[in-house]
Amino acid sequence: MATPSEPGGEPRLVWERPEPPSRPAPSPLSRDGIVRAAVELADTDGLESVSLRKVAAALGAGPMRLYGYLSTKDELLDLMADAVYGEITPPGPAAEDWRAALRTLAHRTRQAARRHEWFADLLGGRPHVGPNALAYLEASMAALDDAPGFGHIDTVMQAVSTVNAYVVGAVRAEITELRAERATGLDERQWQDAFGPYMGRMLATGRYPTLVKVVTDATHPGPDTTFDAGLNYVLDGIATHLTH
Amino acid sequence: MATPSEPGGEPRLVWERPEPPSRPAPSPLSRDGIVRAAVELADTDGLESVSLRKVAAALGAGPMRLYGYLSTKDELLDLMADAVYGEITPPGPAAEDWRAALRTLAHRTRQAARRHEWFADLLGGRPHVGPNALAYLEASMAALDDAPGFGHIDTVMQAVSTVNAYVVGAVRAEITELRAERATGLDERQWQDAFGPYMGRMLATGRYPTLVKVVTDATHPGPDTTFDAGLNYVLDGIATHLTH
DNA sequence: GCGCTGTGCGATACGGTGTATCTCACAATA
DNA sequence: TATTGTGAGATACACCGTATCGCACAGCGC
Repeated sequence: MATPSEPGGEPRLVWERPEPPSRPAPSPLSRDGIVRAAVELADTDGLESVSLRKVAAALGAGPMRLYGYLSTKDELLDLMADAVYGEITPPGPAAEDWRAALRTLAHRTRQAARRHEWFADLLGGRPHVGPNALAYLEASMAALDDAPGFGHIDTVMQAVSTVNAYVVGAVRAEITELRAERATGLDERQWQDAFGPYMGRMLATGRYPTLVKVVTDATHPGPDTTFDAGLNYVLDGIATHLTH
Repeated sequence: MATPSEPGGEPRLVWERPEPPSRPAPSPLSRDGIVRAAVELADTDGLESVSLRKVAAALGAGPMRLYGYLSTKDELLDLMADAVYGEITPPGPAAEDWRAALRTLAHRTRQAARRHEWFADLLGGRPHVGPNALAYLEASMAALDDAPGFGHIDTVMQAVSTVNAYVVGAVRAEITELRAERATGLDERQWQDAFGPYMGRMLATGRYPTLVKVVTDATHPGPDTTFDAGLNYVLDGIATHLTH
């Protein structure tokens, strides 16, 4: 009785809201159009400047128009995330081995996040159960399901979860660092001026001896290398646990 | 010339803003008090209901008062995150091996996020360079720095980055799932009603055969098990690459 | 062709947010 | 005691997500 939806039907789910009653002409709006506009806006100006008002304005409509297609802003964000999952094409089901398949998916996820940096902000933040996200999951698990060594489906799940966790964390870290560099690095001098003294003093406290060693001795490999090396660690760890 | 800070001094950094000029009495406020109030608020009502106004009100002050101690809301969020890092006590520097040390840190991070769920929202989202976050990093790297098999500091960095990425992703996933369960699970019936039909129809499309298998066959181990098993994968993967 | 009726759109409104600015009471100094 | 400087609070602004409401207009019956 507490449910606001019609008693006869089952509750409307986010992912299958129908296009509004197909009045012939006067609506140049559509869910896809709205999502596309929002994605574009996020790509150019960042996620924090995606507002229903601006998205609507970009489509030449009043803000309230959107509520015919969405019921909440969070729903729009979910749709945006699923749109990005839709860009991550699964590897061909051909005779790749499981490592190659997972590696491909991971790298394509990373690249999608580099195209749409805001995707990193959404990663892991809400349940991703849109059709494209499910397809992504399906592809991951299908790649392992009939691979040798993965006995029970539980093993498959565990492996996929682990890789996904790594990808989420690594992508977030990379995008965060990328933004930090962009914010300070516009001219390199500012970094020296702003963080140099702070970090310098922090490190001079003697409380972080190993960090000092990192700052002085580490060769900072590029993000491609770092991401792939970490991915290798994870995949190797999984391989270790396969029924020989 | 464009810098707004005083030309003589170096720019003020977030982490070392001094307590306001120590006028003797009239200010019952302090950075720590503000952060404590904000943390408390986030613990009870969630991060999205942490507003400068509410935090100030909780301290019996007007909203603008806080700007004497913070320069921005993001700064408050950074301080909150660093406060949580402060709760993650590093493992004793005793004769633990590197795996035990990293494992301890990872589990304590997870537990901190279970105490402060909003911490998961902040994880990996902005550069964490507060003193406590640096101490956390230092502890991780120190545990590997003199462990056998980690030759160059680059290897240490790579290993720490990988584990951290996993921890971030896994913690986020766990908190997200926990929230989803709590939202629907208040009575279990609603989950069946809300997601059951949607998922059922999705799976019935035949596009997700492996997911179907998961739903029907998988035994869902608890989050403790899942987290630890994934962590083991990662650690084993790292061990694989040590100079024997 | 005309009048009615229903509906979807837009304007308006509300409570909230982060933050800039302005005013004024008060405390310390001359 | 008069003056000055400072910091706290009130006020203000632009913007947000979203509820509500009134109206113009399309579709239909006569």
